[in-house]
Amino acid sequence: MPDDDGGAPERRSPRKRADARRNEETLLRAAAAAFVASGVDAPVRDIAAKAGVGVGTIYRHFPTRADLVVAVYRHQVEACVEAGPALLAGNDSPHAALVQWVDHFVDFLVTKHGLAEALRSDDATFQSLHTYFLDRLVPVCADLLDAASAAGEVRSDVEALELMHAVGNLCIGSGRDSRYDARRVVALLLRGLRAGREAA
Amino acid sequence: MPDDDGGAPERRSPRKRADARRNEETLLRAAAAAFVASGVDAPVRDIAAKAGVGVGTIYRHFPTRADLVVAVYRHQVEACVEAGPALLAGNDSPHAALVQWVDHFVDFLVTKHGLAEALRSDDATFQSLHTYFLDRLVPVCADLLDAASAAGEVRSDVEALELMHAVGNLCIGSGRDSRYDARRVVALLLRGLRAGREAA
DNA sequence: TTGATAAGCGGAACAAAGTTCCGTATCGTC
DNA sequence: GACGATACGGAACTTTGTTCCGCTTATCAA
Repeated sequence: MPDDDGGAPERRSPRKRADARRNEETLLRAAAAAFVASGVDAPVRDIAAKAGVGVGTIYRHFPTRADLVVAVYRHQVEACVEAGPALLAGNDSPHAALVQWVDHFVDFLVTKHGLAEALRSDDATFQSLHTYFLDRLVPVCADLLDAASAAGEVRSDVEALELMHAVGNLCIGSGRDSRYDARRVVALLLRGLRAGREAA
Repeated sequence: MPDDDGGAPERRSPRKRADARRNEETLLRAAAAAFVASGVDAPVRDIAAKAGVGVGTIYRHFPTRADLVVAVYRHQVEACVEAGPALLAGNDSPHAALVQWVDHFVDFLVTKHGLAEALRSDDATFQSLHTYFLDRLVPVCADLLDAASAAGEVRSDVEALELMHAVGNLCIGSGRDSRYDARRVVALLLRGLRAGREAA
């Protein structure tokens, strides 16, 4: 997780060289652009070329592709994390808060070409991406789910992890086929989550 | 779609050479084994080696990976196609038939390492795999869905194509993480499909 | 049985992408 | 300005997919 510059210069002198910090910035911008243009699988060479650096420089700053992807999307993921408690506080119904939060997450995912796919890939390259998303988002989702469950609004036999996986999966391929809309099927899933007396 | 041998020798003589038919058989077996061992992404070289043929022979018989995958799983997909009408006939409730049919499909998908992923991949290599599955299964699903809808058992605003996409997506990653069970979330989705007077 | 010929085969060769490594250039400091 | 540490660039190597063509072999007619 690259992070070290700007702010208060820490004791000792582990501060990165100026050119390194500059390159990291440049790379982040180039990667973001490449991700929009070609998805999160954009070839390393392309990103390097766009940033005007050698491929070695990418690997030095972001050892795995997941590191780069996380760095690019960190802000938005964190925004999602913060949205959870806010929605819970701003809604009378925890279920409504959950629905809105999930919508927010889906909006984020479907607009990031290839990200949902990467999240579910079993490629080792993306393992830590997967881990990061789950580490940050599952606890938030669990809070929402617990609240809704406590209010008797949703079934209590579904775990946050499972729900997040399901929602992430449903986002795959959204945008490639206009007849498939992730938002619609996610809504269906959440509807199935509603507490119901009716058996299976 | 390789298919031409055995049975009645057709007029003219477009019958394949014996060694070619033999190789096709061998390849199919080798591929099936490789798919089980390493998923449907098993390297072409590995499959060729396992079958004791050159890579050229694979490409001659199965020009794209999708052709090979379809050939390996055709029987099971067709079984799924035939199960549709049978279930509809054998159940009083079309909704129950739909649920059983989807379960059947999910069982098939989750036991084929990497197949669900391949189905959703936007890789051009798998385009025709995607097409084959949809061509065969969507009509069956549509019949079940229509019947259930006509019986007032499910919402009428969901298309078969969308449902199949969703179910396929939900199968991704099942088996990699014991905390995620495709069957469970698919059941949730189908529950959300139930006709309901409750809004939202 | 034996050629002739078309069908089929093998695998070298090429291409695309990821990843590593090290000689060289640059930064920051004394 | 010199020097050590840091960072850079990109050639080289790896893996996997894909193509191509000279060689082999099955088939068939004579």
